[in-house]
Amino acid sequence: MPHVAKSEETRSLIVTTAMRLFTENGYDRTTMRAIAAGAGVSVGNAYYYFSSKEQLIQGFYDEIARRHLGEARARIGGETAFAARLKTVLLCWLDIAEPYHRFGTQFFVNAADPESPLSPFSDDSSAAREASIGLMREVVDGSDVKLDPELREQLPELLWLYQMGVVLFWVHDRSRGQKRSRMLVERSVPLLARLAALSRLRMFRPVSREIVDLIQDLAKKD
Amino acid sequence: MPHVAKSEETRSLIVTTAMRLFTENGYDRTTMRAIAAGAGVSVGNAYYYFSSKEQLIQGFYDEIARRHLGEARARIGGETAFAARLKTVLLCWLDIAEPYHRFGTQFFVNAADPESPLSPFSDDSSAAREASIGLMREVVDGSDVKLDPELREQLPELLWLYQMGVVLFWVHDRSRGQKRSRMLVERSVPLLARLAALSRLRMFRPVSREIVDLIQDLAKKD
DNA sequence: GTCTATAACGCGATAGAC
DNA sequence: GTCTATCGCGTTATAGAC
Repeated sequence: MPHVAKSEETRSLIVTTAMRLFTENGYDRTTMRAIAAGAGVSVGNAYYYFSSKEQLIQGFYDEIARRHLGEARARIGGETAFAARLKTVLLCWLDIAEPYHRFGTQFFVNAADPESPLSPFSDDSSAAREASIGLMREVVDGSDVKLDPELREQLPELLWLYQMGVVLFWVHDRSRGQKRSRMLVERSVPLLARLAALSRLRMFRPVSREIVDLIQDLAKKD
Repeated sequence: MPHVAKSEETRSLIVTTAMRLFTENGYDRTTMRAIAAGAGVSVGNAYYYFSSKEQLIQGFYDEIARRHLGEARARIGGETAFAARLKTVLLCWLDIAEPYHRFGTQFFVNAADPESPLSPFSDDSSAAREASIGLMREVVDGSDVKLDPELREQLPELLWLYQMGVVLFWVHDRSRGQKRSRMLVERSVPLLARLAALSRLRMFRPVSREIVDLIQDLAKKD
């Protein structure tokens, strides 16, 4: 199929060029005209492949997510402590995303739009979201943590939400090398682990059950 | 000062017109040309008063915040229970913001941009932020809740952050009348109140202290 | 110095020919 | 699938009125 191959090549060329220019000059200062020119195609052609400038960002997300999944899995290999596994996964994300922080913020702002397909909560993002939640499930299942079974089942999704919170903080983080985001992870993960462990104490069952129930009810589609 | 009065009148006319058109047609579909025409001024004039289209949103925020402060204070008047006071304040915000939910999301998306002066964390927003935190302080101080003193001092700011979380949820809330957001408030407030009360138990001191310390450290400006 | 109006620029996006 | 031409809108430059 030389036909398909050609078009895939063009598509890939456009997205590669876009990411390079975004990295060099920032999102706003990179025009569609410049992307098209850099890729050696016309503006109309670029729009044939990508319905909007925003759409070009999706490739960027996918790339970061893909590398995070691989790298994080490699790093948590031998570890069995829950807190250590979780911390490793989150710090790994910060490591991978760091080079893109400058212009990455622009991207995640677009993602905050609930209408946008780029939103992490959108249907279009469900594949990536499921993959990330799957990684969190590995964090839990590969650890020796003891948990209230009901909490255990819900925990991967909760941890993904927590990760979204870390990303939100990271976007607003102006410290050098985003060291504040690192501090957030280093210190909030042990707290979370302690709270999760407390969920087994009898006196906390009602509280932890209500938290789990609430989140389940909030997630219902109706 | 007829001079100042005139200009204030023009400014107010522009922002009122903008808010009306935003409500009627949405943010994106309302052009600066339409706003200027609707207010009976030139486009250049609109830009004399507001440096950008985004800037017009600030008036919108201020209006919602102003009404929320007044209305919430009136509603919590007789109440002394901490959870009830907090719940009232948050539900009051949902009541006031409801008519604007459709296009309000667009606004809060802009606010998610850390670079934007509209961000609730920005210097430009500090006055509004302080006022909101002040309201939360009244929620705490006017209640009979017993708290670890260190937590008590930090709590208003934490509650403001919690409110920002509720707003974030609200923006993504597609349920009728945003009833999911209401459920979130109805059920998470009692949980929060229980957790806050637990902070007085000896065995939780370390955890609650670490939470307070962490937030303080994260908020440091360096 | 305070305020207003017109024209034009730049960029995201689209229409329509080939 | 690809191009050229063009539109619509946020924004700015500029020139002047009170």
